[in-house]
Amino acid sequence: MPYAARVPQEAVKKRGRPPAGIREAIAAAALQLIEEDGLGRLTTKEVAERAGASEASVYYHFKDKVGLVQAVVELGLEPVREINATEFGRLVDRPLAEGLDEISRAFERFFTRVMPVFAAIQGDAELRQEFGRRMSAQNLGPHRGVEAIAAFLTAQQARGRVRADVDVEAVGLELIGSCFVRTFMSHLLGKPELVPGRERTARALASLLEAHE
Amino acid sequence: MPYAARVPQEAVKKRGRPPAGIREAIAAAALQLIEEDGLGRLTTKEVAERAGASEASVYYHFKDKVGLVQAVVELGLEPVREINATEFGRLVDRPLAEGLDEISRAFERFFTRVMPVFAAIQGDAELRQEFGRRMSAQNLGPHRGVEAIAAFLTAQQARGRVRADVDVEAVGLELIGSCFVRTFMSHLLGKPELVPGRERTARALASLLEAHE
DNA sequence: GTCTATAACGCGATAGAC
DNA sequence: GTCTATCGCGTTATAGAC
Repeated sequence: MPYAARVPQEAVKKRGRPPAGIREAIAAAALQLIEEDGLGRLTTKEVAERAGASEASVYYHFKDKVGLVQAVVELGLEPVREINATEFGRLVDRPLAEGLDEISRAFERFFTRVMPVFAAIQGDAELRQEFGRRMSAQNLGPHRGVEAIAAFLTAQQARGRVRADVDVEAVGLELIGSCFVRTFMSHLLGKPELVPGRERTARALASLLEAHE
Repeated sequence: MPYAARVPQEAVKKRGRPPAGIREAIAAAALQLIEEDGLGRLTTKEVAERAGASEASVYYHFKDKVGLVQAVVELGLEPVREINATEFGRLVDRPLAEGLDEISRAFERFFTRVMPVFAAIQGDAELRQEFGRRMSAQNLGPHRGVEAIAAFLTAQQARGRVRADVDVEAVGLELIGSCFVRTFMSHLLGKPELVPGRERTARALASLLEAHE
């Protein structure tokens, strides 16, 4: 159960519950419930219950249900900023296949966390539009991942470990895509093994990219 | 507006509407609405209205709302069988980059059609489980696409147009993944241009795969 | 098989005390 | 800022005529 921050967990002294942190507890509870049951089943009532708060508090902190879901989306999207901050630079001295494997691992982790939120968004047209606007405004999206991988590959090219004529963005897109599909299969079918694994894919790609002879 | 079979469209003689075909009209209307507004906004009332039928008919043909959605999912999944039936064999004599581009085009089309249904499924945990079971039982999933591409590449290897040491499944996964991400970006952000296009990706991949020197 | 009418329910949202 | 209590409404689902 990913980053489902401390929900209720026996309150402390004072008035029943830590006065601060309720907002966070509510958002976390909502995220949990979306992951478990899907956005379609989400009710403010159940959110409040799991957060150990009242329904009215939900509406106090988040204007309405849409506001709540948007906040949750924001929360679930934190890993995006993480991965954008991550530098793959530290990997440039490792063998190419290992570097690609590490990068893939990061993206798989990312997609695993973010998948339920994406799914939730897709389930509501209005939410999807709003979400798309925000992503655009902040210049977030898969293309950032593509850029990160491209930068890594360019560095490798400079060291003569990757053929100079490789289209690094295109390869970045392909690598990210393979991670996406693998995560998707795990999430939906629970059978990632039907598709080439992360390490194998990294090796295959490395051998295509390496300067030969 | 994809395969949104004839919804109402001025009925014919007889009793207001063709007595048969109402079931289909209802399912088609539901699919349309899911594509437009998301599962979260789907109401039986609106379905009935768009199908030109009464709400009671919805419940007559499909036991309840879940039954309706399941039927719609089934309907939206037809393209899966299509693409599994598709042979890429006819492409083996075209230049490699062109072949890969054609294949990519097919997958993009496919993902575009199927994306809303996936989204709907993800929005409801119960539905997701049921769906996963059916996919498994029928051996459907992205791995079938991977296999199809792998078969194409193997044929190209036999003709000496693709390096013999290439891991064709891994490459298949990467190509499918790139299509998936591109479709996803179009659908969510409406900005596919932020990421390498289909043709460019196909060219890049082809140049990696081709027997060099 | 299809309709109209309506029942029953649960949901999002608010009022007002504390 | 959080609670309890409640309202209004839209939704799913059904009854019963045709």
